[in-house]
Amino acid sequence: MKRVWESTEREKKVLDLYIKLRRSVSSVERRIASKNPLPERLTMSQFAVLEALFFHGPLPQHVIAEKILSSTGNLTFVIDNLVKAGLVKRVPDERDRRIKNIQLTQEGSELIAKTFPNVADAIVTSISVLTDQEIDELSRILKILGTEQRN
Amino acid sequence: MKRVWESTEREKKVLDLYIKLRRSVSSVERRIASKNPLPERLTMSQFAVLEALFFHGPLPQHVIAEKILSSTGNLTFVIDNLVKAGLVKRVPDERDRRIKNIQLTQEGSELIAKTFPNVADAIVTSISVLTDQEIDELSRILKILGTEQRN
DNA sequence: ATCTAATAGTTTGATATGGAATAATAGGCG
DNA sequence: CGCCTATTATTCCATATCAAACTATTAGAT
Repeated sequence: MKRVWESTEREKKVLDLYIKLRRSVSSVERRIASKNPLPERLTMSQFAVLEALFFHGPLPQHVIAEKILSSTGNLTFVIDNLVKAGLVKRVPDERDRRIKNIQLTQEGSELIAKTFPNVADAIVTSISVLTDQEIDELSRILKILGTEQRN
Repeated sequence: MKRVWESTEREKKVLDLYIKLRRSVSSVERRIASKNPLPERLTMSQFAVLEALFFHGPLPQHVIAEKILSSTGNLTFVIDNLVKAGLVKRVPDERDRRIKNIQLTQEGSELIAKTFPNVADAIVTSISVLTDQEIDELSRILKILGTEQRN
């Protein structure tokens, strides 16, 4: 194979780190999924929306999108399905008629209240391989990485 | 809001860590994407396949799937598009006729050789906010998290 | 040799995802 | 007030993703 790219030690480490970062996320997610914390009728995206509404009250779509790291285009579809399932309602905002506040229905509220502890427990379990100290350190470094900065 | 879930300190930290983990990945990915390291015609998935082939030579689909963290079902679609674009070929394995080895074409090989350095550079830049020490520490902890273990 | 279990890849269906275009509305400014 | 620009949500399109069902093939057991 032709050598087209020579890398420094640091470059190698960084590329390796990037792969580890992705792998660790999918690994954690697989562990979470393996505990089946969600009821049949909910997908992870749907859960994320319900959770945001549960903890913050009614929210317009673009706020939800930002919270759950999704595009608004995408969210329309997710919320459509939640509406069909009777778990949320779209309530037109009185002040700004572009806005439709997304609101939990009674049924949605009960479902997320019942489901959240399971998911939280699955997440905690999936990360339980780390010591308290590692959790703190990881938290500190990821915070830097997750901060938006100019390139 | 009704309190349905009381958490310990550690639980709070872990849930917070999980969010940070996801955010940092999408944040890093956004920074990578913002440098536009890929040519028009390539998606990230396609790039990942080409990269694997470039560094490992021809591979059967299920091996590629494992390397790039994708399902084989999904990969069929990605590779279909690469075949259409003339960047890879499906070559039936002589020994095991279930297997089709995926092989770079001349064009695919040239494209990935030209593209890889851009992507590598974008990744390195996106993580350049971390110090060498933080990279090592993060690498160590993520390795633990990425390891498959019983739940 | 034949039967059975495992493996490789494809197909299908549902959901997810981002980007671009569109429509409706809001809010600022002359 | 009326125009201009930004914001919000929707729609559409291509790609991505997983799971499950399915086909072909191989390998192991008897």
